Amino acid sequence: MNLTTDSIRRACTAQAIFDTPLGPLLLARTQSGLAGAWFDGQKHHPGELDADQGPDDPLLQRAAAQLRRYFDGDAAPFALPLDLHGSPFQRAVWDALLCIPAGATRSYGEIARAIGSPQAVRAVGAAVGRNPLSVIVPCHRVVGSDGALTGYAGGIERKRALLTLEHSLAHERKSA
Amino acid sequence: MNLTTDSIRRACTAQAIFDTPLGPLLLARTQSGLAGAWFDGQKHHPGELDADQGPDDPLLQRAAAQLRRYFDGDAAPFALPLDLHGSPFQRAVWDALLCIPAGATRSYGEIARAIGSPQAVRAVGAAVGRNPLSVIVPCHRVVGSDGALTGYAGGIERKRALLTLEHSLAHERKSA
DNA sequence: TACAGCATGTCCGAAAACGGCGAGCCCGAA
DNA sequence: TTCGGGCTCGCCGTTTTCGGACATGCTGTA
Repeated sequence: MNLTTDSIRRACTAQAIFDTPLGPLLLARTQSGLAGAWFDGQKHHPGELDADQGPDDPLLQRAAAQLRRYFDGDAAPFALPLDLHGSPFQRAVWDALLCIPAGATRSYGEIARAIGSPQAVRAVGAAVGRNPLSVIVPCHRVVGSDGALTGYAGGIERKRALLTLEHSLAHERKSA
Repeated sequence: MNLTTDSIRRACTAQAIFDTPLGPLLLARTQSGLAGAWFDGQKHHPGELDADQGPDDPLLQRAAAQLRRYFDGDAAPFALPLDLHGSPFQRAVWDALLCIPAGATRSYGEIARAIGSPQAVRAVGAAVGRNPLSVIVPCHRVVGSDGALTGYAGGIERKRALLTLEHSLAHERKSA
């Protein structure tokens, strides 16, 4: 078990399951904000969380609403208080991910340059893989320099599905 | 993009467009000499060149003058400093082309023998096709062993036209 | 503190594919 | 028989493609 999920599990105050077209998504919050979103069976899934509160939590409900909109085809970025647990390097990477608009992609190298560590390409890969907030922090928008999908903690198929969804959105907006 | 055109594009210092009866010809020079002459839409056309200077360049003007004379029916060989960018093999082929007088033709096999690689017939074909100096390095004077025109980067029609022009010149001189 | 493991990217060499051919062979038509 | 057309195959430099070998920074574990 890694530090991130462990730390979230300890600090987590409420949890809920949100059903997506790609399967159930486990949502978790702390006092400060949304902290986790994992697909069933995804890498680094925290397993059981022992949170006191359930789906009635207001923040989780807001998150659910925005996720619903997203999967219904709304390209607007998520607007939620996030509580990202991770090393300074990881947070730098995750912050960079938040700047990638829906419909666009970046390569691992581009992210590395963006955070000022142009050589740390593989480290970026590792950090992207540890993203605790699937979908919301768009780690699925990072691909190989040649466009290959390379990997996704929730399974390549989900990554492909998300990118297809977003691509068609961007396309619609353009042709409109 | 192949090495030749790429290298010319980088080294090119001046360019101009010369109008021929067969369409516009893009001329390019480097510090050392004339380096490129391409018909519109011809294979391996370099596209945009970023040369500082334009048609006022003295060498380009000399080239234009000699081209004008050529298309007016003067069979005299071109006398210009050339800067041929290419592999040793390609340069050997192109040098051989320069030895073919106007009104005459050679087969690909003859060129191969002339440069001492009697077997490298197809390689000669490839090299001839990469000639960067249309008209001036007379790649149009190379035909199949049976006299067929086989191919021309600027389009077979232009090849036929050039050969017809040169043939009538030689004929005039003979009958005179 | 040391070390192995990665959702990478780049470079280099080997191998294969690709031509603006031509010689040799086979086959059918005069 | 002779001639010509069409097909096959070997030829060789160049380009493209592919695969393996590195360099590389951060993190989790021992």
